[in-house]
Amino acid sequence: MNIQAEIEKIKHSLMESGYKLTTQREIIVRVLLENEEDHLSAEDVYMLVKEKFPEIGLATVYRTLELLAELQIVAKMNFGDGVARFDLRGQDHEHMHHHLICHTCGALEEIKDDWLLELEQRLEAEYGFKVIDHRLDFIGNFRSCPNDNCKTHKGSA
Amino acid sequence: MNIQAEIEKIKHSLMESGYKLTTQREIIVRVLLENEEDHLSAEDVYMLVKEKFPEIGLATVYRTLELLAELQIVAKMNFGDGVARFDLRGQDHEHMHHHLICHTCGALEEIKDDWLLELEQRLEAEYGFKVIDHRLDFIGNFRSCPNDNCKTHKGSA
DNA sequence: TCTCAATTTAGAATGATTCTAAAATAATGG
DNA sequence: CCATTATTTTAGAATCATTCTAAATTGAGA
Repeated sequence: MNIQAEIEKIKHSLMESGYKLTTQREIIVRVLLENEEDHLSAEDVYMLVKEKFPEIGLATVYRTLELLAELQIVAKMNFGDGVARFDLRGQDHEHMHHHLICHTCGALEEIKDDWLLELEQRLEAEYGFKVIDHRLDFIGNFRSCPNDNCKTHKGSA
Repeated sequence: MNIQAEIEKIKHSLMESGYKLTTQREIIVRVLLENEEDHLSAEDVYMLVKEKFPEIGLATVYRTLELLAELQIVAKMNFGDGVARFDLRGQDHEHMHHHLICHTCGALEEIKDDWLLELEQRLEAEYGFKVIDHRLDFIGNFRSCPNDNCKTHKGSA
């Protein structure tokens, strides 16, 4: 599915809830679509948007990301480094990724399976809890960390 | 296992890594032990410690919690409300709790099972990733939310 | 065009966390 | 016991992400 079509869909979601797709919002969404693989912080988004639209204010980026998170168009997440990160939730990977975080250097790898459907059913049955979203992160060490600068194996070599 | 014995054990962990159990650190650890069930923020810990030892500084609380997290005596976690929270990791519930977070009001419930052992074995085999810790939070709605002020069901009644 | 509501802007304010420099404390060696 | 040195703590300043504020801008409809 191409970017234009995605933007159209997001526009509809916004309209449905009584919001407009302003120029600023559209550019922010476009940046998110063009960087679907990353986990951008608000600051990251701000920088990328500024390249296309230098007049944008940081507050607008924050407000827009917050709005998109509320409408569940993006997922807001936290990896413990004090910065919120945002991810588009296309139907492809909606509700479907977990993270491996390197304990030494913080490198992040994403896993595209959803391993939790069964657990979520159990939660609903046993705990009366209806899951909207989840967050599953593993902290540990890669046998070979994707970050070249990671010192995990330097000391013990 | 009683508090005194736990403190003794933590003292040994500190010593092993070349740190001392100072008065301040001991009181912080004691507060954590006495509130094992909660997820205290640094500010919470600070308040509780101040009751017993009013001279303590906030920076010391932060530094000590950071240190304890590094030594894996406490787990540092994030529920997306902008505050880091800290939990003692006694062997009873080490590596073994997940969270249910109310989407409406943020109320938190803890689940004491560990549902992920199997997945962690799979990660090591398939991804070459050795898990040290994990974080599993579900965001959603309780059929009946433990927080009386939660408005989940107010609107739709 | 005029009006109203929604949105954006710059910059100030907030709140959590970290840093800094000086003081206190503890451990070591003479 | 005293001097030396390393560790830790303290108060308060600094930083960084995020949110708020008040004024300006925009756009849709009358």
